[in-house]
Amino acid sequence: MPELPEVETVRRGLAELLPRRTAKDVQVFDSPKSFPNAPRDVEQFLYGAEVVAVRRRAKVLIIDLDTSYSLVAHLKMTGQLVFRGETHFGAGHPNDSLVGQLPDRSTRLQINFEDGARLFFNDQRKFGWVKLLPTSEVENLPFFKKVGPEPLEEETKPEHFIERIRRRNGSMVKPAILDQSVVAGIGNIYADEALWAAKIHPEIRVRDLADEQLETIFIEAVKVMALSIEKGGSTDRNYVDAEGKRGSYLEFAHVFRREGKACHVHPDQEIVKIRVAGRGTHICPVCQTAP
DNA sequence: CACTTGACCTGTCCGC
DNA sequence: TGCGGACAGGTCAAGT
Repeated sequence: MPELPEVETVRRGLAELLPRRTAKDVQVFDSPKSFPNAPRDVEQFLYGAEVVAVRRRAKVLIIDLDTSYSLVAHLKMTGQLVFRGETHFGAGHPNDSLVGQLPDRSTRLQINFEDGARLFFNDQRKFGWVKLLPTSEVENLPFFKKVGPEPLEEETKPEHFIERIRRRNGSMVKPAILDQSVVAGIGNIYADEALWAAKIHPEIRVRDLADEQLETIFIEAVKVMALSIEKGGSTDRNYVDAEGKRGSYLEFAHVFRREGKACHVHPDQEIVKIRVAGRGTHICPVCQTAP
């Protein structure tokens, strides 16, 4: 579910809500992949720890504590991190939340703070996880060892993307841009949106694309993800932000979940859904001509 | 090494 | 209304 824009939206919310709060305890409901490598008594390492910052790298959230430990979370397909408690901009935000009373049956973890605030990790499919790691070891996670640069950072240029995606010259272009070692954070929604905007068919091999076409894909991916962050991300079914609210990017999408609807460039052409490398894929067959 | 496929889970939707 | 099967936004392990 959550891709870079969704995780970044959650990060921005948590960055407003969590710092300076002190953790008290944690309840683990049912989260088999969480705390696999944590110290034996997680609570002992969480009790009295104050949140100092909330960071993001790729699709991973990092909540830094003042104890030299960090809570590290991956939401995978259906994870949510939802905050409940009094805020400096007032209570009442939870009233327009998409999620109801918490905990609910998808709640896997609940972190309680000394001031009564609570942070819920909900995850219908249990693919996601939360780890507690020494902050200095976060960057040593295997995933971080191979992940590519952040596409929305100024210093990440199209040529960095081109150099990395060329390592996958034999692959079709869609699975190549979903590869997190090329650039971080692109998932199924923004892959389809970027390829439509770049007028590139997802099944074309990377080797059959000119550098200029690859550059266009990168620029369009950055544009759609930046717009999505402005819109609070894409809510299809599960995704909500740190206050439990949905994002509105899909109202602006050109192809994702628009099968059977008119292409915004060719009104007589319907968006078609196909399967590419095992993933549902949305294209305009006129904008994006097959290889 | 590069590429593809299946597995991890639960819930929902669609056709019979 | 019930039931089986396909499918869902992400990664990883194992296969070729």
